[in-house]
Amino acid sequence: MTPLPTPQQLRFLTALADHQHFGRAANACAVSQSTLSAGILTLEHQLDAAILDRGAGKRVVFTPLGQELVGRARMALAALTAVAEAADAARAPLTGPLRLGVIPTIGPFLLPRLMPAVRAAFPGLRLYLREDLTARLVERLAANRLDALLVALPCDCGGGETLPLARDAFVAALPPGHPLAQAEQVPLAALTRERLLLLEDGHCLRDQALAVCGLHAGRQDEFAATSLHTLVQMVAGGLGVTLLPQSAIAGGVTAGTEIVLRPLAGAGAWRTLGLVWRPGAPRAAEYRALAPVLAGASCPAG
Amino acid sequence: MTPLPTPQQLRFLTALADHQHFGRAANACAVSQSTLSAGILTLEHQLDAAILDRGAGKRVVFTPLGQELVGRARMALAALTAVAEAADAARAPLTGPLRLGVIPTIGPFLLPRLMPAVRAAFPGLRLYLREDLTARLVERLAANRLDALLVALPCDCGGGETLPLARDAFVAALPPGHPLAQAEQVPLAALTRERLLLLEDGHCLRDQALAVCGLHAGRQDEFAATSLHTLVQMVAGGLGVTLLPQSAIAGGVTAGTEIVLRPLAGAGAWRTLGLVWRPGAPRAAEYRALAPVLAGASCPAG
DNA sequence: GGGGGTCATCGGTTTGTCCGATCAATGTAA
DNA sequence: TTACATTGATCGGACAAACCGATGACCCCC
Repeated sequence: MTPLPTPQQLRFLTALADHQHFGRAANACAVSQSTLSAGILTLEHQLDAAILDRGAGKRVVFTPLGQELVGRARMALAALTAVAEAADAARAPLTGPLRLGVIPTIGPFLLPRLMPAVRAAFPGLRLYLREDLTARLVERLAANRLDALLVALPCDCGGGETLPLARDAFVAALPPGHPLAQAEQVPLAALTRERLLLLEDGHCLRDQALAVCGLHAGRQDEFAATSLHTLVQMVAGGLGVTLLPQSAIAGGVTAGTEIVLRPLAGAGAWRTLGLVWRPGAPRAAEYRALAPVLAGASCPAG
Repeated sequence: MTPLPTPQQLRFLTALADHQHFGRAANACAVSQSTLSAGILTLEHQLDAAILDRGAGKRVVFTPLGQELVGRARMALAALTAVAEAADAARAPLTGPLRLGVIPTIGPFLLPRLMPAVRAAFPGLRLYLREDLTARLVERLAANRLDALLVALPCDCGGGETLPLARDAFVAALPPGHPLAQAEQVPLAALTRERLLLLEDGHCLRDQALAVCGLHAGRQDEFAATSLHTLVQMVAGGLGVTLLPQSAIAGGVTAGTEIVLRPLAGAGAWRTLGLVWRPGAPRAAEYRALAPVLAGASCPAG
């Protein structure tokens, strides 16, 4: 039978795929170029498989089989680190590095309150943050380049395990002097008759706002905002109305503007802040332990 | 950071979990007892985790963390072998060992025709067969103790990837001289008024026959058969009627009896023979290549 | 045609793994 | 209680493998 590849060999392989260059890959693996070259050679020999296309000049070109092996090597290395991580998690819960992805409609407003709370509860935890759209975060989560995500549900989390944290109510944001501002509350139906400003495509807040108003998601805007801050400025400029999450308001997104905020009539509407991770992640128990702290610090109503 | 565990260490760990005994585990790993003992010790030291409960006499007792690490070790080793298997599969498709699970209502009747066809098409393929109920096969497939399953769809394949192979029509099997035998075809509705004999619980054929007749699956039988052969004998003895798959009849399950076979009226009814494997299995492409051969040899109508 | 750059190859050194023998602890039978 | 058998842990020495630095072969660009 074919001998099992060494983890080191798989590291060499993935590094080579990442850098497309023997020297830099070797540097990333903290070995000499000769070692990495020999490692790849022996791997090819042991598996009896052509991983690199060595006919194509001096460039690093992977064969189709090589590409597949790279993917499987990544999986194997992830499974291997999962063993070590499970041990780490059991020994010292909620310590060490944790790579957390946050969506742009949460990050700037909630993190200033979340981080101190997390630091106080788990002083040993080092949160590495990455802000991006949900889809990109989910992609990185699946590729094992993030450990967990802080997103707004419902969303397409690509099979990840999700844990709801807190409700984040939507509030109507109106230009100063807008007719709807005269009432204490704004009915949802009234909003649909206004010119509803939204974030650009890709932001889950856009889809959720549309869903709340009962509009179809495929709608084309003449001018979509790229962030909540610019969206607020457009509303303040009288271009239309919008829905803002309570957490963003608490985070000061409307500070310095004359925007009028009105709660929605009836049962209201909200998004749910949630934590997402890969199913079966070694540190899943830690994420569950982290959730109450996040929920306690994120609940906009206190 | 915690150093990654060696594959050898993980082998030691899983072997120890399998055998619950250092000496036998070491033997299974083809190393000396001292080596395995030292290997487990260094693993515990490197991960800084208590894997074994060494307070409990001389017995091998795993801590809860140890149990989890064993599971993750199995996954990591499987992912590691998957790399090698992917290389094997690309180098020599449909050769080497393949562990195939088959359900009891397919195995005895179809395999005598399937095996020669497979041998002719892929001389290098060595099929290791295991016959069991669908649920147990699915369990073994998930545990990486089987590579693929030959089952009857629809069934609960536990998230496995399925590929339909061929239709296997149901035929009414009646005792000699039964009133329904006078017609050329038997309407399904007529069967529900008869005393319908079935296999015992756990056989998917039982559930499929009930579904075909529009009966509820929870039904209790006074006397359920344990195999198609005994079921046929009971029908021949006049105890009732049943549905038999065409493939089993072609396989000679009714040979030597006076049972009367009649096709079902109308569109008829059938089960679908299908191949199942783990999603993302390294040899998935091979299973797809194997399918036409299986389908060609299994189609009862030729 | 020279020079920089890139990957493969070669000896020498170091590191780590494994084995056999032995020790300590436990459980069992006389 | 004593003697024995079994089991897991420890130790020193031998072997193998991984790694490094230097060098070689090749390509591309100037």
